[in-house]
This record gives sequence, structure tokens and C-alpha cells, in this order.
Amino acid sequence: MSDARAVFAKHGLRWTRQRDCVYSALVCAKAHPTAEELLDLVHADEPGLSLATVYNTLEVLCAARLARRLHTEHADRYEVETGEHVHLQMPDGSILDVPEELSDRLLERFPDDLVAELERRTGLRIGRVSLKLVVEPRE
Amino acid sequence: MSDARAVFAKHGLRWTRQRDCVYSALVCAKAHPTAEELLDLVHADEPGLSLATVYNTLEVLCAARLARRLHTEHADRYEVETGEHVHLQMPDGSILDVPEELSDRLLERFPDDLVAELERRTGLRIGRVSLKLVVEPRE
DNA sequence: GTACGTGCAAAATGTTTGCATCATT
DNA sequence: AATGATGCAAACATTTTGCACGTAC
Repeated sequence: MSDARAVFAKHGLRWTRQRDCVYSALVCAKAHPTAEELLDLVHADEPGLSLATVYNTLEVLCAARLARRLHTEHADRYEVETGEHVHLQMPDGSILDVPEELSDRLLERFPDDLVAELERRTGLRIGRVSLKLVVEPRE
Repeated sequence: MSDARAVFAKHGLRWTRQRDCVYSALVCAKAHPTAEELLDLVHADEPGLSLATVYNTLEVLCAARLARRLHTEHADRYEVETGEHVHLQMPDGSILDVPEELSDRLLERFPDDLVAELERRTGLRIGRVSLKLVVEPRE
């Protein structure tokens, strides 16, 4: 349960039971939970944990680049940082990951040279490509 | 100023001075304004126009697929619908368009076959690919 | 022991809604 | 004339903040 301790230490973050819970829940979550959903998940282990702490912890995790925030339909959603990968935006507003193997192939074939050309032409530095496939509602 | 009339009629939307203003402002806006920014733009021509009407109109425009909503850092942003194109997410949270010619080349070389493969494997229908280049803050 | 995290409640922000009035068709 | 849009204010949802207390280091 607490090898998150090592991760936290490595990033100069103080370990607490609450942070451990939030982080573990985020790691386990298959989808990309909202702060509220995370609170529900976490309440099994830590009934007293407050929503403010969830937001707080998520902020800290994002700042340490251990997590990432996604802006979606009704609220922000969160994921553990796991390198570039492609998202599926489901009709209900939730987000899933494209299966890793396909995601990797997609990113492999991404025309990086054109991004480089954009950087050259604009002087901007592109930190990351965000790729999202929007799923149509089934009619 | 009011050839928006034709556009509105074509989509079965009632024309009003206010809707015309909001739509025109959105068409003219180079960046992707928030509802508040749009209100400011519009207040030059229509000082009485309310924020509720801006939201209302944007809702109607999105429903008619004349506009699109983007979920960003501090608030939602809006753009007129102009087919697929690539976005730049600036460090301050604003959104710009990648110059059309480069945007087109990027999308042209996008590996659609892999999206088709995903559709085949999952049974989902992908409506649209959303591509965003995240610009690094200049240090 | 000190610095920092937590929980609570209150505030701030962005967006939506109800309703009386007004404009478009 | 009738239908539907506007403007206002109040409601709502999500996220942030201030502060007294508790915990990790």
C-alpha cells in the first residue's frame, strides 16, 4: 500500500495517509476520474478524507508531474502521468485510453517533422501533442 | 453585417440583433474567446446585451453545429465551426489555430487507417480527431 | 518543535435557469 | 397575434481559500 512513499519522497512531497489514498486510487482507476469520483473511491479506506484534500493533492501531484488534469464536459478529470497516449472521449463526457499498442502505433506515425516545422516558423516550443478521438453517440 | 440572417434562416434559427452580434463577434475573433470575452466584444455594438444571452446564443450555435465549444483551463472557449483544424494551446490557457496550410498538411498525414482499425476492433464510431499542440512556457 | 497538510465552511468562479417583458415572424 | 428570445437575478456546480487543528519530519 505505501510504496507511494518512495514516489512522494523522490519528488520532495510530504507523505500523508490521505495523499497516499488519493494517489493510489488514481493509479488504480481505469477511467479518468473527477475529483468527486476520486473522493468516493477514497472514502472506502478513509471516510474522513475531504474534497478539499482531494483537490489539494491533485494540485500537488500535477505540479510534481505525477498526474495530469484534463478539462472535460462537466468537470476536470485526472490521470496519472504515463507518457504520451491517445484518449477516447466518450459520448457521456468520460475519457478512456486507447489500447496501448494502438496508441503507440498512432503516435509513432505522427508527423513530428511538421511540428518541428511549426516550431521553426513560429519560434514556439511544443511540449506535447494531445490527441483525442471523439466517439459518436450510438443512434 | 446581417448576412448572418441567411445563415440563421438556413439552420432554422430565429434572427435577433443580439444573436447577430454574438455570431459576428465570434466569426471575427481571431482567437477563441470565452463567453465573457465575447460579451466585451459585443458590448461595443450592443451595450445592453446580457451574459445570459451570450451563453444562450452559444448554446444554440453549438446545437446547430455553427460553433464549437472547447473546454480549457479557466473557462470554456468557443470557435465558429470551420472543419477540422489543429489547435495551439498557449501557456496562458488561450487557444490559437495552427496556420491553415500546416494544419492541413498535419491532418493529411494523420494515420486514419489506425483510427479505422480502432473502430473495427471496438465497434465504436469516431466522429472526429481532436489535435492540440501544447506550447511550452518560455523560461 | 516546526513546517506543512487536513477538514470544515465560506467564497469565488463559470454556467444555467425561472420568469416577466419584448421582438421576430 | 403567437412563439420564442432577452435581461435580470437567483440558483447551481465546481473549484479555491482562510483558518484552527493535527501530523510528518
